[in-house]
Amino acid sequence: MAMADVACSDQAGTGRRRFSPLLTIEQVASRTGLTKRTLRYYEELGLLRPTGRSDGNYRLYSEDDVARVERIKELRDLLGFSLAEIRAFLEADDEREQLREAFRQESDAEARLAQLERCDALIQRQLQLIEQKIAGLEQLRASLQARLTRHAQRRTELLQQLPSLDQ
Amino acid sequence: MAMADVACSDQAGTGRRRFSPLLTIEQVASRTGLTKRTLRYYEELGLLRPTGRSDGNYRLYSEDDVARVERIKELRDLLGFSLAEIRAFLEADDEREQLREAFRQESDAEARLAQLERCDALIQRQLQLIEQKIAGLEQLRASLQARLTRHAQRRTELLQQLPSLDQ
DNA sequence: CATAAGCTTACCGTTTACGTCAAGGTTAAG
DNA sequence: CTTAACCTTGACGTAAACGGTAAGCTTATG
Repeated sequence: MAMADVACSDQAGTGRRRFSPLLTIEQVASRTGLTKRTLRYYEELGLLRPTGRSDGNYRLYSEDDVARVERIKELRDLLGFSLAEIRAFLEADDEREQLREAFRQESDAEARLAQLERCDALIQRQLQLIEQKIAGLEQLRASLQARLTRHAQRRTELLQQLPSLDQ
Repeated sequence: MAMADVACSDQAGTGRRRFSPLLTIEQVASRTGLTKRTLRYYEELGLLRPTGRSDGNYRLYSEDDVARVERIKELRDLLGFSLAEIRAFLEADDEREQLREAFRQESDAEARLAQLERCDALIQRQLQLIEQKIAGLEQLRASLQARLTRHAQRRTELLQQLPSLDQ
């Protein structure tokens, strides 16, 4: 066995984690359910950039990184996005993050408003995509549910036709 | 130019189409937006079986076939299903169709009820898949909308800080 | 009936999204 | 300090989902 704990290992249960202990690729893999290969691949595509590296050049992931991985999984599995699309989606996120940063440094109220506008525009684009998907799915669901209710109707008709149901 | 109209071409606009004119692969391709290659590929995978063939062994598609193609597109684009998953999904549809057929021929009310049960079970499985996807998407949407409302709040704060807005 | 436009099967090429070694450096434990 | 267990970067392999091309048959028109 090797590689016990990489950074400041917080005794389990103390609840305090001022700066969370960075994770190895193996740990991230087991927590996210992805393989190590996949994590490296996502990095290669620019979807993910682990927070740091160890002295020996090992990848080190923060909790934020893990959250990003989860986000990627969501986009991939829920939306069926290609990794290229996810990349674009996440880049919008990143730009929002940069805007947030600029926002905090900006003192001029008008400038801050403009930044909010830009940020909202990015969010709206993402929302549109999602709502489109939802609408399609709801339509599909409706058609299936309609079938179920038709069957329910049929069923009551048939039950009335049945002579009796003793036993 | 060649291949004008394959079957009984209905004068446009009469509205009557007792049995619709079968379509060539080219026509199906242009109507569905898929390529001919893709249509053949889907057939190869067992997703699609054109209603018939011409004397010269040309594929002939019915309107039902076109509807099936649209269904496949929906499942692929909306649900992000793999073609293998779509195949399973459609097989459930097909089994339902067979059950419908059996249902019409069955006279015993009890037997018909049992068939309805089986059919409903198939539908429920499909519904579960869809609702799972919808739930995930709605959560994603909610988080984005929350951001928008936070921004709206911020915006009103900033507007109050602005001294004036003449011009 | 010749001929161009369309269709057929068959086969090879490509992109995406990884899996799978291979060769070699790193780290914790004995 | 050796060694087993991880890690690193290549490099090659592969399944899915088509794209493209070739060789040959079909069909509507001049």
